[in-house]
Amino acid sequence: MLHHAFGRFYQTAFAETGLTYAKYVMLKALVEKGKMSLSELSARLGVEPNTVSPLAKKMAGVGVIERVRDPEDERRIVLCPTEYGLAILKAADQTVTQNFADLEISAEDRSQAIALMSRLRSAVEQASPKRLELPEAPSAEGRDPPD
Amino acid sequence: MLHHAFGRFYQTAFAETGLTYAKYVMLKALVEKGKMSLSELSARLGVEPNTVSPLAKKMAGVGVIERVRDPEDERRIVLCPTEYGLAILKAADQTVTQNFADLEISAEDRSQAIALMSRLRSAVEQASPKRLELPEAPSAEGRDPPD
DNA sequence: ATTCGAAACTTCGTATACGAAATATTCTAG
DNA sequence: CTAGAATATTTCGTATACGAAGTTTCGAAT
Repeated sequence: MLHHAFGRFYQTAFAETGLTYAKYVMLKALVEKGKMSLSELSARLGVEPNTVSPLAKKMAGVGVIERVRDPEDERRIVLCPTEYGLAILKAADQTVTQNFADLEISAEDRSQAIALMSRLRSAVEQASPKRLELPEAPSAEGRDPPD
Repeated sequence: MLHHAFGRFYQTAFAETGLTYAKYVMLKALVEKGKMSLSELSARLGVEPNTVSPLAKKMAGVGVIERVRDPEDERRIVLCPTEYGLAILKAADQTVTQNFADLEISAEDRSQAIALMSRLRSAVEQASPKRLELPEAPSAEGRDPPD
C-alpha cells in the first residue's frame, strides 16, 4: 500500500521524536493555522474526530502541542503547537524536503498525483453503490467458524 | 483517505457477504490464479503474510475459500476458492463494474492513477530517508503522559 | 544421522481509520 | 426557565497493515 510506504518513509526519518506520519501531518496543519479545535483540525485533514482525539492526547503527552478546553465553550478542545513542537516540525520539514528531493519524483508527477487522488476520492465519496444480491450460502459443515 | 473511501464504497456493495474490500481483492486474486499458498498470495498483493493470514482464516470460516496444509510441504497453507466463493465473486464483480460505471471516472484517469501510484510507491520504497537530529525535549512538567 | 539454517506461517504489540453509541455542554422553543 | 435538539468530544468495537518474535517443517552439510 502506498499509504504504508509513506508511513514507513516518514517513520524512519523521525522515529526518535515520537512522531509518526499522521501526527506530523497534524502538527503541520496546526502550525499553519496557529491553533484549532479538535473538530476544525479533523475537518481540515479530512478524518473523523474520533481518529484525531487519541492522537492529540499522545502529542500533548510528548509535549509537541498543548491541549486545553476552550473557556468560551467547554465542549471544545483547543489544540496549539508548543515551542518544542515548532522546533520539531522545523527539523522534520527540513529532513522531509531533503528526502523528497532525493526521491526523483517530478513536480508534475506530484501535483498530478494529488489532483487525481482528490478527484477519485470525491467521486468515490459521492457515489451511492448498489448492493449485490447474494448467492445462497452453503452450510458450515465441518468448517472452522469465522474468527 | 482515498483508501478508506474505497473501503466504504465496496463495503456498502457487499456488506451481507462478510466480504470487505481487502477480502474481495484476495478472493479475486485467488480466482484468477486458481489456487495459491499464503505467501504467494501475499506477494502478489504486495502485503505481508501476517496480514493475509487472519483474513484467510475468516474467509475460510465463511466458506468462500478452502484453506488446507500442503501435503507436499507441511509448512505451506494452500488457499483455493470454493464454488460459493466463485459465485460470490461473480456477483460482486457485476456490482462493482456497475458501480464504477456510475462513477464517471474516465479510463485514462483510472489507468493514470494506477501508474502514478505504483511509480510513487516504488520510489518511496526504494528511498533511504535520512534521520533528523532532535531539538532538546522539554521536561514533562505537569503534562499528561503519552497514553 | 544430527545439527543448523532457511522458509512458511502464526502470534503479539502497535498505529491508523472508521461507524455507532455514550457523555457533556450549549443553544433554542415554547 | 426548562425540556429537548444540536454540537463537541470521547469511548468502544472492528478492520487493515506493519515489524518483531516465535513455531514448525524442510533441506543441507558435515
